[in-house]
Formats: sequence, C-alpha cells, structure tokens
Amino acid sequence: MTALAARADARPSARKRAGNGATRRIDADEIGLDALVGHAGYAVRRFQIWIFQDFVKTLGNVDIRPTQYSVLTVIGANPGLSQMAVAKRLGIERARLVHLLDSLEQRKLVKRVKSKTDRRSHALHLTAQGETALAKFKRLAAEHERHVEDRIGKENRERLLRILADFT
Amino acid sequence: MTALAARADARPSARKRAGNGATRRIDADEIGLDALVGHAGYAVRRFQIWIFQDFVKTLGNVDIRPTQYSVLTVIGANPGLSQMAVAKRLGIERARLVHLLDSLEQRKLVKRVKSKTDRRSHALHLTAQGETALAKFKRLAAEHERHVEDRIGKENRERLLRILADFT
DNA sequence: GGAAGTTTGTTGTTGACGACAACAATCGTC
DNA sequence: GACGATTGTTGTCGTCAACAACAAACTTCC
Repeated sequence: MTALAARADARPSARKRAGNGATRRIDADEIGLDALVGHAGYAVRRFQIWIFQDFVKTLGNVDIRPTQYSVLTVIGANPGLSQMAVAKRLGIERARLVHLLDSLEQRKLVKRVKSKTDRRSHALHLTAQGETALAKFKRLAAEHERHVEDRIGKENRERLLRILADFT
Repeated sequence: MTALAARADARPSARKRAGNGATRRIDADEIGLDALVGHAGYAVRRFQIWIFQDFVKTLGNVDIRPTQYSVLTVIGANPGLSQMAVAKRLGIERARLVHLLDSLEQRKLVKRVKSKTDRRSHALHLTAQGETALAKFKRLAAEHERHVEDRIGKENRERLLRILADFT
C-alpha cells in the first residue's frame, strides 16, 4: 500500500530523515495518512472542498455560491416561507440567513414581504427576475453535477446520494 | 413527493400562504428541496457538518479539532516532515499550518526542529507527550467513527470510504 | 385582560477555515 | 556569484458555524 519508489525527477517533494542527519526527497504520495484513511470525515471533507470549488467555478459567471443557490431553490419551490422556516430546513442559522437575504434582495432576486398574519415574520418570494435567474442557475448547477459524475462515476454518485439521503 | 398532511399538533413550523392572505402551519419536512435533492454537494455538505460536529463533541474533552487531529496523525506517522510537505499532503495552506503548529507547539504536542540540511525548513516531530496524547486522540476518533457507523450503517460507511478513496 | 414566556428578525462577536499577497532567509542552478 | 524558486511567516479578506443579546410581536396561562 505504501509507495516506496523514490523518483529522482520528482519536483514537489519534502525531505525525509535518513539514518544519519541527512534528508532525501519524498513525494507527497509517499506520506502515509495512517489512521486518517479509515476516517470517513477526512474523505468527506476533502471531497466537500473539491465539490465546493467546482460549484463556485461553474457558477462563477453568475456569482452564486452553494448556500445562496440552496436558499433560492427552496424559496422558489416554497414561496411565502418565513426566514425561520428556510433557516431550519437548510440548517442555516437565522442570523446568517439575514445577511444572505440582504445580499439576494439587493440583487433583486428575492423580496421580503411583510406577513399579514404574523407581523414579526417575512414571507419570502422570488422576484420575476429571481425566477428567470434561478432557472439559469439550475442549468449551471446541473452542469456542475455532471462534473461530479465525471469525477467519481455515475453509479458512485447515485450510491452517495442514497447513502446520505436522510441528511438532506 | 410533496407532503400535504397538515399536523395540528406540530410545534416547529412555518406559515404557508393559502389562497387568500391567510397562512397555515407547515412542518419543516413539508418544505420541498426541489433541485437540491439531486445535488451530491448539498448532501455532502450536510453530512460533513454532522460528522464534524460529532467529532468535535467526541474529542471535546481533549480539545482537538479535526484539522489538528489530521496534522498530528500525519506528523506521528511521518516524523521529520517539513511544514510544506504536511500542508501539501493534507491540502492545508502553509499559511494556515503556521497557526495550527503554533497552537500545537504551545501545547507541547509538537516540536519544530531546525533542519540541518535546509536551514529554511523545520522538521516536525511529536513530543513524547504528543505521542501519548495522539494515542488517546486516536481512541476517541475511533469512537467517533463508530458513531458514523451507527448513523449511516457499517456497509454504507465502507462504501463511502471506497467511493471517496482518491480524494484523500 | 394582562403578565410572563416564547418566537422572529436583527445586530454583533468570536473563532475556524480557505484563498491570496507580500516578505526575508535560504536553497538550487546556471 | 547572480538569479529564480522554495520555505516559513505575517497579514488581509471573505465565508461560515456558533453564541449572545435585543426589540417587536405572538402565545399561553391565570
């Protein structure tokens, strides 16, 4: 399992103590992860970083980040929700949602409508502009999802979704 | 797919516009995620948050966070590595690793030894105290891993590790 | 009907984290 | 020996989770 070959032409590498005080070049893939390989959290974290970066890059032109996309999608599918409801459903803190909505409202994608039945809360809606924008975001997000398929395989992606289904 | 049942006794809920201006209580699980359900990134993010929180809670008494654990584990398995090598292997920025090591060094778990062959770099080692501490951390991390098993199932956890193996 | 407790949105702070940029010291190479 | 690259460091910026506190509005209970 452990790579032992020392490539003389390797560029990015570290130094390793030999028996004496000297060091020799070692490649990153020679470095053992030890207990880390058995930890799901580590693999998930690395994967999450990858997937996040691809999402941001794929939706870079429209300047939409994953959290913003999730908020827009939920509001689009459930118009009139309160901020609390959205926050609870997406596992976002309501304090954090305030800023997210401030930004989305400034961009004219979302509007906060005063609820008539509960004067504390806001009913969240997409603007007309928000509707058409979200449609575009969804197309780009689908493209991102194809990148995921390309990276881990179609079946593995579906397996993953099944395994993690009840975290959504 | 959309839950329509309205439970009268539901506590945490939002309000939904009826045909008129009125609202009715709806439960969080009534809120559709729409396109989000098909996105691996969303499921992974939620799972990552869960797993992260469980790790932090399980290793709470020893005050070790996932990133710190990964750094200690890699140094423990590969004594003498440079900061660059560790950063590259774990996908951490070397700027960030500086602070991580500052903290771990203050806690006497890690020591930076001046390299004799490259006076720019530090050879990273665990202290004796760090060795015994890491052994304890590993036991707790294994306990955390059992929580993951309990949550998603033994086979699913293994499937997950296989699917994401090349992100580590 | 009114007091007491709760919920909603908001503001603010803290700390972990990823991403960048700049810098001095040092190394490698030509 | 000069020039470019690498290493550790410092600093800034923006995202994000986690809390705490607050006013306004709602609910509950007496």
